[in-house]
Amino acid sequence: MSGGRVDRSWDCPILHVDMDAFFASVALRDRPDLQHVPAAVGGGHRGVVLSANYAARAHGVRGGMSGVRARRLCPQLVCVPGDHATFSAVSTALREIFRGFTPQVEMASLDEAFLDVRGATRLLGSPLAIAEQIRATVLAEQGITCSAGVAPTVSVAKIASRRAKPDGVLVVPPEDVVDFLHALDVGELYGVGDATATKLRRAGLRTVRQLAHAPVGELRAAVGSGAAHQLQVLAWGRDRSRLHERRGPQEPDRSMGSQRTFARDLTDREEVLREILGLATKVTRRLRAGSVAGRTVALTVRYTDFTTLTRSQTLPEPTDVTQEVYAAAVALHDALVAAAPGGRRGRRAALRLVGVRVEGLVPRTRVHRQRVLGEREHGWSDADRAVDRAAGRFGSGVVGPASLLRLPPTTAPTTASRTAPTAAPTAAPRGRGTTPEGAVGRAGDEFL
DNA sequence: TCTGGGGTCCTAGGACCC
DNA sequence: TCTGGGGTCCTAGGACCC
Repeated sequence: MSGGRVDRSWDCPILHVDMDAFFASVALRDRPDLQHVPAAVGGGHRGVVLSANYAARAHGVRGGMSGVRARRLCPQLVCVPGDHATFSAVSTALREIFRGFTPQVEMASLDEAFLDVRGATRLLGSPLAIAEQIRATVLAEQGITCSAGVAPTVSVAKIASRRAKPDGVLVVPPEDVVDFLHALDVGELYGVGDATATKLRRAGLRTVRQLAHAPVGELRAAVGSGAAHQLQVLAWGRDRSRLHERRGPQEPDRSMGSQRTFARDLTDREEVLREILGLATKVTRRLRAGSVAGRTVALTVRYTDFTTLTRSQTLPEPTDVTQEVYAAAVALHDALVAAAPGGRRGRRAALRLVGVRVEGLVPRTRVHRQRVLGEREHGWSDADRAVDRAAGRFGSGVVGPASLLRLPPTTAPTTASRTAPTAAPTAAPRGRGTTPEGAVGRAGDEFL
């Protein structure tokens, strides 16, 4: 299963390259003092650890873990803020490194990619040799280590790189795929999370070998027919070898959204609406920056008891207008409150989280707004763009909807006035990258 | 173990139309 | 007028990934 096997057996070698503890590695790159100290990115009051270095992992700290629990496991843990702009820049550089080896690159996230190296073996050597060259280049140019998996299919390559971590390579030649997979726990399959793994174990299927040989009817009863078919494909290593020519610059994201968990749960409608306006502002600003618009507005709320509900509404036409997204989100919010028996009194009424998402995105050039009779020549759309320009020049903390001003409670604006997307200087401009009062978001995130 | 934020994809039911 | 089937859109929720 290791070493450079004879390449003749490879129909189409897929490499999966995955950075080791990406966010932590990048954030700690310039902090040699923290190299061998348990350290993590993120982990605020109600936040979670984004990524932990291996010294912290030795204490059991993992990405996705609450900061409270991480510090309980490792009291000396050092938490540092992350900077999304830096992560993106490194990600772009990584993609260029990969493209230097093959044009067939599918970025799976910021820090990992699948590479089809079929055409590169003649020039660069075996898949293993190529993987080692890529790892050396990443280390030399970006100062971070990565791991690689080499296999005939996407999901097997993914599993292989995970098992090669940290700083290693694992090659699974075609003739070894079935043995390699069948020795695994079902939970290790790519695409099998906690929910599916639990269902499988309840059906008596613990290993991939058992899953592979399970009667189809039994499997369908456990997970449904669609998932049953997909699982057996994975269990025999017969998933795809073709890479998706992933979204190019011209193909937009399918949705954009933003959500916020509050430092304390909110009960006041005015406060909730202010949060919704902040989220709508943030999301539509990103829509406009990406030159896309969307037709469906979705609102997510999470109550104190963790009950999470989503409601969505599809508009007649795609929009990137802050006011329209805000209005739709408020309507969804109010419908939700009205629909709840007793108006959701009691503990459930307190909100822990609110999220706004715009779905069904299309390029803005494809949106032809039909001017409604009597619509003003220069409407909300122009106001949004004026705000965007000001934010671009002076920083996003400088301008925003008037209602996002922090005013003394006695002078708080009415609902009607607070919805106006007027560009107004904030009373106390927030510095870039600071976390606003009451926010939980990762340090380095901008509020708007 | 008291549980973030950003996404994608799939399923399933109901409405509506042909 | 009743019935059936198929296709598409919308909505809600779940699962998964990083």
